[in-house]
Amino acid sequence: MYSSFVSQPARIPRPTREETRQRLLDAAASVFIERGIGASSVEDIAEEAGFSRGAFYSNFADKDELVLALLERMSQQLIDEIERLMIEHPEADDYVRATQAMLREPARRDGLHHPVLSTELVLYSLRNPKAQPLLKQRLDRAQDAIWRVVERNAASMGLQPAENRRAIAAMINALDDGFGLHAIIDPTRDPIEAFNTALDFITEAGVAIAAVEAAAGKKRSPTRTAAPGRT
Amino acid sequence: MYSSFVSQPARIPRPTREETRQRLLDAAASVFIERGIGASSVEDIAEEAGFSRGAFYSNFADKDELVLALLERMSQQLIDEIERLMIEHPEADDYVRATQAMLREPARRDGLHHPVLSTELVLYSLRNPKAQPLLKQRLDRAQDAIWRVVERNAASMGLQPAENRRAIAAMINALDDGFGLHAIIDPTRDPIEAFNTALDFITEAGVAIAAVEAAAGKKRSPTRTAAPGRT
DNA sequence: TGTATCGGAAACAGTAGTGTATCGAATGCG
DNA sequence: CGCATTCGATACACTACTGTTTCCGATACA
Repeated sequence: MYSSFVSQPARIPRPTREETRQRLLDAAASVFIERGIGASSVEDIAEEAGFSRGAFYSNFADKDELVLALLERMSQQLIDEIERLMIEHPEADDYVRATQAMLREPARRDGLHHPVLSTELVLYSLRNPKAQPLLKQRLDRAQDAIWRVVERNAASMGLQPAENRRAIAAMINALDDGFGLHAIIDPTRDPIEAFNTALDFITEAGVAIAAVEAAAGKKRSPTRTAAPGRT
Repeated sequence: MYSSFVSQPARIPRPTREETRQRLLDAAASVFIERGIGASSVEDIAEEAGFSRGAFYSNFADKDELVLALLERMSQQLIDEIERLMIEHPEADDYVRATQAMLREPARRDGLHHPVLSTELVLYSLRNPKAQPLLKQRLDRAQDAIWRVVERNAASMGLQPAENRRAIAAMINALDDGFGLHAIIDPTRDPIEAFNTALDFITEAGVAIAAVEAAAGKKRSPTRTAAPGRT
């Protein structure tokens, strides 16, 4: 009876605590999407998670801290997803396909990349300086992931100058978020189809531009994708 | 003394009222941008306009009605701007330039197209069905304006199938909003420069694609900008 | 088996915001 | 010149949410 069993290593300080936190975060995401961050009360969140307010305040200082934690979790999940793809598909083409698939996939519909939640967080971060670097980091990382795909495709697409490929990555990222936003405004729009169409256009464009340049003689035509002389 | 003067046609029932409404709307826009729609109290708005809450409730039933009025005013302003450009520049090329200038211009930074306010309204409309059609209409109109520019440019760019041009208009619109969103997240980004770069890429792409198709013989290559066979 | 500790629930007080109702002032009208 | 109407301000009642504190039940450990 002294030490009934040491089987459980006992170095699990709080097995329930983390679980509770996660459930609260899940609930928060769902409530935020439904009502907006500002309009969601702590009680709403706790109730959705099946807890009471006391549980909430025992796990987070206040709502702001929860939002921050949620943002961090989402960032981490995104990074994990990208890392996973890179490890699982070390070969160039496979990796490209996999990342493209991720880019094109509606898996993000769920928690990872829900347009409404993302947009809520953007506006939230405007007024809560602590959230700003987290969101910026998330944006940069997403764009970096896209950029790496573009880089690997660049050879086959003939995209020459490096700055262009940065710009194209930014474009793709903006398209993703832009179509997402439009789908919020008009639910009949299909952001994924629109996004895929746009990606195909960009791919075709890259090939065509390369072909034109090749035909013109590759000596003196440095692919001016940059602004030609616009005010 | 009976009718001291009929000079003022007396059919101006409330000269101050409309003025008050407009000031309240201006104040609302500014407060919404600063604090968000949900977090803005009626008192905040009235105070910013230099009035008291009584004045507010004498002009609007509640905050929702004010938001709706603001949205309508913004839609109207956007339409007016487009109409103005079309009338002022009836000639194709001028019109294209003018509209392009409008598309590329930061005039919209002000009230017309402030990214933060737009985004706030998008999320607001999610939860307030009455605002949805207004916002959708605004989106459609903006996209239509872009589409008309693309149409006029299509000849010189050699863009063939009509569906593509619709898709390209949608793309440009999404780019605009996407870059705007990214600039909110990261204020060091310049959405206008990014947008202009993207526009130039699209223009160059159109020309290149047309050239490639012309070289390949225009008989059998219907410019498959659509998805080639993606899952 | 008894005790200490920790997580979660419920109660409470403080605060803020909404919408209404009443009051004063200015303007239009007879 | 006085009356009536309307617009805007002040006051008030009501509701909702937050954050704290107190209390109870579980579990861990001796």
